[in-house]
Amino acid sequence: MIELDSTDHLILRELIEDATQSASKIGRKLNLSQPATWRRIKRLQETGVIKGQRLDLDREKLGFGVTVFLGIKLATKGRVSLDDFERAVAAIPEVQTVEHILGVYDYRLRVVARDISDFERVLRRRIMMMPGVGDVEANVLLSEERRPGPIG
Amino acid sequence: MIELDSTDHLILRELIEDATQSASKIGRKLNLSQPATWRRIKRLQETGVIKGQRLDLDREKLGFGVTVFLGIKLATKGRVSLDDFERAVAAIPEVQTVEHILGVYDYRLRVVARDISDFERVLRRRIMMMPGVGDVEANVLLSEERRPGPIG
DNA sequence: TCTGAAACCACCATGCA
DNA sequence: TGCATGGTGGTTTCAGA
Repeated sequence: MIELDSTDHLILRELIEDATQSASKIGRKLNLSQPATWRRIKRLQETGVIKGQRLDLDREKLGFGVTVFLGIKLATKGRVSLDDFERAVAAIPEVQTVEHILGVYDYRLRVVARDISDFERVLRRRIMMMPGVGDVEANVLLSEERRPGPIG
Repeated sequence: MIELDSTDHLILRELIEDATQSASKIGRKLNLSQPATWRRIKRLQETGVIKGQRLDLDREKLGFGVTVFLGIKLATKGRVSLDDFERAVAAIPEVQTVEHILGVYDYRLRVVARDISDFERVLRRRIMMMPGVGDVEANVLLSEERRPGPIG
């Protein structure tokens, strides 16, 4: 865990709001010089607090209108079957996120498809063919809201 | 749905890999001039294919080591209860993502907390106090892998 | 190709242990 | 003194027309 002062927190809040802002723009808001702001941002990156920036794509405009969350319980789960499952899932391009979880299910997958029939294809030919897949729960995404979340 | 050519796809792939790359750097990789690359990126933004850039934070380094996914089924779900629920959830800072879904559950929440006992506080004082909450399913995040996903 | 702005570096000043 | 931080000024690189 890394200790950050209130200035770092303010900078993070600004960047969470809009990650494309320049150091000078943020500096103006916080009454800090551009290099001072820039050095803090750089330090946040070097210490790994900021891991990077991710593109926020509109998959619908790319023709992928369907997003489904799958909860997957493995039928057999020794160490090998986890590795096997993860290797298999890595080969499915429609899988956008793989979350290894503890609870009712073993994995949560975020799957994108062009439409429902395309999703059926992915489910039948890809997901269900993976080694060790037991129970599968599906939820179709209707809408999504991301919020900044706590930072300190 | 927006039609993109193969060059746009290559640019998107580069930006998905690393969204901080400059237009000139991507242009060098694709044998394109800096302005040509820049215009294409700009067009992708203006058409809304690229919605923006999101900071990728390491919440663990910020002292939030626990991430839990909650599946929530509403006990009563007329139009009012959906609105009530969404208003209530918006007031909980620990909730990072709100997904309205169709299937076994009505909502999926991504909740971050400092540790398990902090999560218990959020669950008892915040989540369970929301209006209309029925069944709740919890899964603790162990590890997560994000993949580029299909773009065309 | 061209211009203003941003990133980035070197160097010095200040405040505090 | 030593360390952490901020400021100034200058060069390189980029965004944007």
